Amino acid sequence: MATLGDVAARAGVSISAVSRVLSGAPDSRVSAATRQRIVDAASELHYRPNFAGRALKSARTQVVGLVVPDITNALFTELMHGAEDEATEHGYTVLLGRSDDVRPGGEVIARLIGEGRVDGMALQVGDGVPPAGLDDLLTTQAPIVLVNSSAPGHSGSVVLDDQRGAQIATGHLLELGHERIAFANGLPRSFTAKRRHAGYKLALDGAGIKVPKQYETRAGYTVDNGRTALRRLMALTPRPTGVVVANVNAAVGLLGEARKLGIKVPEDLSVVTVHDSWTAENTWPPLTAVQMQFYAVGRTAVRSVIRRIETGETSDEVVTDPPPELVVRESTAPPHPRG
Amino acid sequence: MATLGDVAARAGVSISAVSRVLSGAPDSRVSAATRQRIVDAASELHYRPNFAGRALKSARTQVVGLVVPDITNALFTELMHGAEDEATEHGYTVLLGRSDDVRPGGEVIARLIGEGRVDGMALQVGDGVPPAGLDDLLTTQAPIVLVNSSAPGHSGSVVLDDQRGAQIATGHLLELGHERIAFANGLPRSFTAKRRHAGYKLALDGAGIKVPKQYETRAGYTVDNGRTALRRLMALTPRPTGVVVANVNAAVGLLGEARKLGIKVPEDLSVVTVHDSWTAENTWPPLTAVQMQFYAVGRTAVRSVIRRIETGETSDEVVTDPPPELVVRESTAPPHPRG
DNA sequence: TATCGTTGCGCAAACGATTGAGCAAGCTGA
DNA sequence: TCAGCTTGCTCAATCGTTTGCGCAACGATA
Repeated sequence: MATLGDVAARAGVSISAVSRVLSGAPDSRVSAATRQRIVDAASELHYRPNFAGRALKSARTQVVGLVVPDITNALFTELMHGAEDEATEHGYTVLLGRSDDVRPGGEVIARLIGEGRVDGMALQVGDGVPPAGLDDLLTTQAPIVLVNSSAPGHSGSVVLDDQRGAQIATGHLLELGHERIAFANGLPRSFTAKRRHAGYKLALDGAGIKVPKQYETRAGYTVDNGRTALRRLMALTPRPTGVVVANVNAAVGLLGEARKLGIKVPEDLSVVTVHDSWTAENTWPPLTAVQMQFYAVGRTAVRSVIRRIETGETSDEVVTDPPPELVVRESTAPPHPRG
Repeated sequence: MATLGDVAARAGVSISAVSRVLSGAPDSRVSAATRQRIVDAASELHYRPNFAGRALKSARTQVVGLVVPDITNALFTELMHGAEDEATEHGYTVLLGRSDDVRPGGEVIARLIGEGRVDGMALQVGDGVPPAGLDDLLTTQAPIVLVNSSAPGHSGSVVLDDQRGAQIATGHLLELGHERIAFANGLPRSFTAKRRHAGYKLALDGAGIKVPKQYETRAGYTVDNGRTALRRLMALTPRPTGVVVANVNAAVGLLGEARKLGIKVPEDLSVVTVHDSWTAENTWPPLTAVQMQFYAVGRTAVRSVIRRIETGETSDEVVTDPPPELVVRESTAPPHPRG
């Protein structure tokens, strides 16, 4: 590839003149004619600034890392889009990682930051709980913003309004007339599970409804976890007439298990899930869901990382605008009037 | 972060000695004692080689770009895992991109290569057809390997054994006794669609079966395309008793539309899909599928890119080992004996 | 006419790592 | 005893950019 030197030679000027013109320095003090020759030469040679040279000199890569638990999870598509849009607007690039890689103890993250491959990171770890090995990293001055997760002593985070989401989902079942409302939640240690639990509780308390403790399962967020949750709930007496599932993947599994057990949705059991995605539209019946604002979270997270990089400021934010929105499909109905 | 200079100072040696020891040069000619002092100093200072410095000097980043049409598509998880495993074994890192970004004309790819952010790329474009703007890039000497796609005049590609996959799927329906077998294929211009068509045709011809031309739809690979395909097929007389769907997402849509139209699967219509993924297990009924070897494709593609980078050799490969494998679930059955 | 401020550039020193060449000390063999 | 080899390091150039400083040339001012 052409270098600054090549362009300089072709335009008959010095390297510094070329650098100043092409990097758009404001006080470049170059005559219009020279400027034009430089620009022409650069485009004739298809000049592109070398990433390594620039990064080495400026100690900035203009790259932010984004690590999510599972990039193939439809939930994170929007998050990534939001992150990329925000990054692009600020002249940054997003480097995508999977947090599978993170498990062993943040080694990959330490590398990305330590080797100077990224200027900062937005990090969403599985189940919202950073693995132990990440502690020292998070307490460093490294510009890391946690997404939908938290760590003791770490400042810098962006989270969904989980509580409100779960509250809306629960409220939907209440409005339909359900009283025996179960909650298929994530693992007890999960940060988001705690917040969603609070929303569920708040809605029930607001309606003056009490349910048995066993109505809340904490099996986790995977498809299989959803199957487990349904089996546990259906073993109870009386059975719940409706269930709020804290995650769409678990809801898909729960729905599959219901069919296997011969439980009709929504006639025997109403199902509403927190999170919407294309999979929710394509189950049978299509899932009623509370759409969470992943796009906004992605944008906010990257904005926060960049602010941290450039000004050093940190912040902890809850994305409440736009608010979570209920999408009614066919998996919910009034409770069956059998007694 | 600590630099080589810092480590050198602490160990009381020169920068070059440190570099040679830490980068594991074979003929470093350093005494055991000095070597130990250097290693200790490096670990005490948490030294990590600066990415930019190394890349600048060596003109190598040890990064390969991997661009796929839709990173949230479950089909590509395995591909990415394969790519990352292979890369890691060779001391490379994978930089993930979406080819949404590619559409405007390969601008992102040109940047990644031109700015020296990656040493080479594995590129799978949507529908297997590289957009026009990519042409000049592909005809350059740039180490780009196409995945499940092809471009005129470009050498360097790795593809699935699409033909065999479609042939196996069709063969499964034939063995069940179906004769009126339809094929819901991808868009006509799609590279993979052509190959899958060939497999379908081969199986039918082998069994000496002829079907109307309309039995093959070419709506595309999305969920909605699957819905469209089913509507078209069910408008035909006589209706097919079985359908091979060329893509799992389309199969999910097709299944949803069948339910909407009151068509029972597998009683009225057997459905088998090429590609397996977690979504195929969680539809109702669970989808019979031909599992394609995406993991192997990922590995092979990255191996090919690295070989291209390091030796300049190019190759065009079809991944046939392990072969595509039929996973029988509940969406296929013998044709209904109604005459 | 000497002085000064501005305009329009070029020079050269970094940034951190790699690597060929060089050089002193110690050992070997004749 | 000394040439010649090996061992164990150091020196310094280099990759492509950025950027503070310097320095001519020129017009304006005193």
